[in-house]
Amino acid sequence: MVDWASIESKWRERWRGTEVAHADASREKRFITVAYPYPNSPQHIGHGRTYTLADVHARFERMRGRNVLFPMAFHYTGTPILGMAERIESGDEGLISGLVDLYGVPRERIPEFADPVKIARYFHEEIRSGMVEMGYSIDWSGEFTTIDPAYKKFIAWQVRLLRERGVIVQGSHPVGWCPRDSNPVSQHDTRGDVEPDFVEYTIVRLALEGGRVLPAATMRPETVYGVTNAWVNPDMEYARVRVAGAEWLVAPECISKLSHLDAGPVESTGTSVRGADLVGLTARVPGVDRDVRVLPATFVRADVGTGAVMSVPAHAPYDCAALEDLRRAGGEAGEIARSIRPVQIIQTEGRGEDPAGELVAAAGVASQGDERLEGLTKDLYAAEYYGGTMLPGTGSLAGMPAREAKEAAAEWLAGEQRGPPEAMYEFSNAPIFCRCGTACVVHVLSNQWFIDYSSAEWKALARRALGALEVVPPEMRPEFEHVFGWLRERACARQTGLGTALPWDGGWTVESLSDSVIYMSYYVVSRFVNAGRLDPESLDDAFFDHVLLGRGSAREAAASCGADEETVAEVRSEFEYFYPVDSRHSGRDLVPNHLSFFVFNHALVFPERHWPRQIVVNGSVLMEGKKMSKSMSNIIPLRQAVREHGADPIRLAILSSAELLQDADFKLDLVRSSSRQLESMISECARIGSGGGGEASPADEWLGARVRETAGTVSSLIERMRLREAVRHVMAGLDADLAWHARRAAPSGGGAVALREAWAARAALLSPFAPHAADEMWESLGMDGTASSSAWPGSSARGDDAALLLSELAVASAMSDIQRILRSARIGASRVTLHVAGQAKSRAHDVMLRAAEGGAADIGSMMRALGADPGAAAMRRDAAFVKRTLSDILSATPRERRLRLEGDADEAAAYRSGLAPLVAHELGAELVVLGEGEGGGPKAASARPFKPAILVE
RNA sequence: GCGGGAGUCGCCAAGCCCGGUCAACGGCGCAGGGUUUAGGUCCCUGUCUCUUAGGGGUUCGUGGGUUCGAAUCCCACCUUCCGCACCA
Repeated sequence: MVDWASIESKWRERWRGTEVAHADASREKRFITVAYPYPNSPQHIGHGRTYTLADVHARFERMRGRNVLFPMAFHYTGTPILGMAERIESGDEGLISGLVDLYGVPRERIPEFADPVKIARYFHEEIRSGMVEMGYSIDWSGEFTTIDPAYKKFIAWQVRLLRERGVIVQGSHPVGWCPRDSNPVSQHDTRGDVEPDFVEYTIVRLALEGGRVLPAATMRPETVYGVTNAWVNPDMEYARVRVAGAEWLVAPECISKLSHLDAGPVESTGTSVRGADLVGLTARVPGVDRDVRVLPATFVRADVGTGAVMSVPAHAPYDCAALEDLRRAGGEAGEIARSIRPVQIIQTEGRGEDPAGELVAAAGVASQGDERLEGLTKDLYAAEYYGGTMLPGTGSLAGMPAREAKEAAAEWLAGEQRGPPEAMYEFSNAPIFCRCGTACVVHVLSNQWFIDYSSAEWKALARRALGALEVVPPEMRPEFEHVFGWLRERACARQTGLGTALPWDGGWTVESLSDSVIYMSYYVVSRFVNAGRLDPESLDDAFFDHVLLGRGSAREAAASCGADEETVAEVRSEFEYFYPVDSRHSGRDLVPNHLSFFVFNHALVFPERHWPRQIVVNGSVLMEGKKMSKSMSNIIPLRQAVREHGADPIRLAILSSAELLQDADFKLDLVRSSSRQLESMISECARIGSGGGGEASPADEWLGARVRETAGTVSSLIERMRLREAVRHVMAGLDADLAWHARRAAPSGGGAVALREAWAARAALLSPFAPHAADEMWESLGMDGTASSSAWPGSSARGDDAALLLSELAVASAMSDIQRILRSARIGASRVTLHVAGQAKSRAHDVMLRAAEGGAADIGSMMRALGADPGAAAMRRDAAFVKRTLSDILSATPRERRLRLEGDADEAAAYRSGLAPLVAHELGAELVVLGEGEGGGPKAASARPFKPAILVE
């Protein structure tokens, strides 16, 4: 067993400091960043994936000679940590035992976790240690947190700049709200950790005779043209309240909801009215200007909406059923109901003129109390919302798809009704309770700050930035384009949580997805702050304007912020050197938010030459086939995994379990087998050591060529972040080559020099993926320095590489054919005779190969190509040969075809020098290599190029 | 509904972008053999089907199409996973 812990710590010591990068005009730079972590828990395998990918990228670029800046920071901004602190303070045993038992937090430290910053610091250190232990080659000199004073200055500068550019706007916005605390609630504030989710109802003010208003709340404002009557519950009391300058009749439960809409005071104006007393009144539908009657319905609920409902019997099953109930019951209301006909206003494929009526009839609904009405309503709503079109007679809505009409109708009604409240909200997952026990309501904040991502010019700019960068893998680009299309206003500040105060409105804190959009530019600054060369307190807008945007002079900026001029100039030049971001790595869950905001904000803030160059998106990680659950049950903390299995085995397991975009299934089996593979590679290198000598055999030359070829393949795979495949080439691919080389070297012995060179190259190729093991191998081989600081193995082929590789393919293929014959014929052999195809056949093969590469691969084209070549024309007569040779060519790999075109291999010579010893050694048989016409064997004529005729005796 | 991913020989899972070594990498399972006191580990062989001198047939969600040739490209459909926000 390899002792990973001691190997890893040994190499970490040796590497210390080598990852720090500074501006160096003589070298090409690469700025590689990963989304910084949120320190509210230790990192697990899933987090490890993104960071490992980025680290491989950074290590690879470094070995290729690039000056790589790969920094890290910690995102303290946000509310979850605050929520945790509050729960700790209130003694939440569930959370505490989770922290202690699953996350391994020492119990004596729990009390200090009542302070959210202490929580963040704790997990910050935890995560940082894990990153170091995983061998990530992070440059820590620019490390910061998002609540550092200097970072806050940076964010203040950023939001002021965004406001100057006109993208920060104020508006109203509904949130879950605790009336007792007068504070917004989100998931971690609620009992049972429920995320408040709500739906919007449009208020339609039905004007009763005498000036009173009966407001109906509806989720389908587009159906207002189909209203035939209004519903009230006859058994309910309706409160009289003054709202927006008129007297409204609403359910008592509605009063508090109205008062949270930020639409002025809601005052009681007298005693309540019984629903039954409203029946029969005439109400005017706003906008449509149609008079309808108020009718009684028992399905109307006091706790939903306003307590009054508009009736659209053509499109609402409840309304349809309630009218039918009235008709049957008779009386005055029944008379009115009988006179009502459904008004169809939406046409939907596959539905008739009375969609609700048809559904109700088909289901055999007996009354408005039927429970199936709920389901029917949902079905019809979904069908019409997604597939319906507004019919003529619906004013400006006519012809619109229903889903568009919904928004348009809400807007139009708001205009008709002049002034708020226009909409009200209900929790869709009610009831929701605050942790203090109070029932929550939906509250409208009218002074909410937004970043307005909806602006057309900004979108155009962002699309240009997206078009100019590389998305890896390319399949993700359409998803970005789609997101860019629907991005709208986004709340950019909250009233609680850690972070930076809005400079112009101190009650608000910049929200976490808004203070993380251009922070990569701040890494350059933070290194100067950490080094004590900049005073965090004195950093001001003039400073950031200069160093990040090049505005003004270093002298002016220095004067303004009190730093010395050279320092400011140096920050500016470091920034100019390292920006733009060459590669941004993150999980795909950040595509619709962070990564999109990252592009938008860069496009707006920075000049085009500083726009990001590449985004790399990876899928998530499953544990043994299952999704990692937030309940922490199957989450393995990364540090624990490193302690138990070693960093490199985990790195390999993460990398080789899936290609970039797919969900990686993390299996301990894979970790263990990776560990074994690395162990055997290390011990093989130890066995080879630094010694060796002797002449290089053809097999040795071949091995060198194979290593060069592999290096080229691996490079191009890493460039496309196809790391799984790259790892396979380094591990399995070279394994097979080394095994073949061992077979070939067995008869003659030797090969030690070539072997050592091949293993050294292999160690270097492995280094980005498994850096500790690679350096251990490198050292065993007696190489200078470290694999991780060595130059990436050369991949350019030497002159005769193609011929070497091709000859060896021929040898291997003939050997495998011979063995196959022996196996299937169940015979032994004392002599194997090979007949190698003659000159005319070779010529014909080349002609056909070129023709096939040119795209014409049918027999007819082959015949024509052969006819056009004097040296090969004669072979046309041998139709069987042409047919078989064509299928040989077509079934060859692209690589092999390329080698056949490029390489000038002497088949017969390859068999004599390479195959004969192998046949003698492994089969104990003599190999005779003859020309096609020699020896007159029965099979000789069937020889084809790279497919010799074989006779076993 | 929209956007994206995925459906492969018992299971997991490569290949698909760049159509032809694809009956289709690899692992698990299963069968046989070796190592071993035994078990485990480890090694070898086999694992759609018919053959038995390096071979043929039928397969890669379903149905069409393009092509000399399709798991791979195009179209339609079915199934399934993820996202559609103000949360990091």
